[in-house]
Amino acid sequence: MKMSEGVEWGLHCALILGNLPPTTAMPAKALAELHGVSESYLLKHLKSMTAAGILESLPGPRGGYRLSRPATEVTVLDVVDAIEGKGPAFRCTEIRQRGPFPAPAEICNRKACMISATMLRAERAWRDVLRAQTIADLGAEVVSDVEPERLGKIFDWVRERTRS
Amino acid sequence: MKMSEGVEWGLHCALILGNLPPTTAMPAKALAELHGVSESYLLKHLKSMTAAGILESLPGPRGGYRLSRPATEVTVLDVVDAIEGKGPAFRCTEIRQRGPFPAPAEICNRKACMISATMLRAERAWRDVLRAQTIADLGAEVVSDVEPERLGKIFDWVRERTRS
DNA sequence: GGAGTGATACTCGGATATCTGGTGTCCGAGTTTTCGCGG
DNA sequence: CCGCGAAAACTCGGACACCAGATATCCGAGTATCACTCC
Repeated sequence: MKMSEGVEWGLHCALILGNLPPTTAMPAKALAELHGVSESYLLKHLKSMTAAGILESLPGPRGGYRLSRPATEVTVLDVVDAIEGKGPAFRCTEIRQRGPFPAPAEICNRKACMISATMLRAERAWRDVLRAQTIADLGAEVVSDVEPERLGKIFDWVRERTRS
Repeated sequence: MKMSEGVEWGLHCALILGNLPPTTAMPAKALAELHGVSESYLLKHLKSMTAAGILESLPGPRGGYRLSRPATEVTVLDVVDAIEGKGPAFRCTEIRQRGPFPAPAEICNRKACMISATMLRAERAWRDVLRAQTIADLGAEVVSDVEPERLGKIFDWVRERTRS
């Protein structure tokens, strides 16, 4: 079970975009350069986040990406779902309906397999943790962590590449 | 993020093996037939579980697999880890050390990236749920769920293929 | 000088290769049983 | 009838193809800007 590397990229980008003044945007080229990753590939993930309603994209010069709602209303789970897809990691293939003693389909429709229920319960706990943390929370923690001097340089660099 | 289908197979097999009398074993051929899956491929996962110390394998005729310890001491997490591998789903690639303003390596070694910390916290919650449930628990729930008549047939079928 | 118009530069979006890891299968090593033979 | 030994049958273990999804890239569509021309 491996999570896409794009999730990390998407979260870092969301953090940057969450610290931008409202109604301003930042192009993917700048985001890619700031994080040292491929612009073409990052674009793919930003597109997914846009499709999920987390980001807004503005075409043309002075265009770019921005959060579609305040950072306090975007959770880490939103970003993960946007990039990884919403489906659960564990997919019950209904093994109990196979083999020489298959379980009747109507019973299976009525009550889920206990194995599936356990796995889904675990995933719900996982999702709850991610849903409890917003991009704003995470951004604040990161900001308080990074050395002030470096933080200033980053902010300046970002400001220069911010378009309204 | 997709979990290997083998986890489902492994859990079902563990449930069956957990209901066997101690010191008896069941061959992979029977386990595969009972669940309606490929024996060759199931063997691969049983091997992983054996390597992880969950199962014991006995070669030769009258051989097969059995739990290496009581079902009350095998957790669902043990099975998942055995088949999926122990590594976390989210791997921090230390993006903060890249780009034009890289974070100093010594700081990164001292304190983990906040994004990584959040993802790992979520995974810990996930693992806690899976660790809290043993194969014995799960087996009892499944047994109480399945229709008594079908359960009896399965037990008989399994008993016939159980070797000591 | 100002408005209109065309070219330009820059942005995102989608279609297209490549590659790693999960999926699936096969053959070989090892052990127990079984059968046959000799005493 | 009993003991010994070789062959066979059955088990797991590891090596080898195959395929889906993630990774990575490029080219095209669309838009705001800019320069130039004309009024």
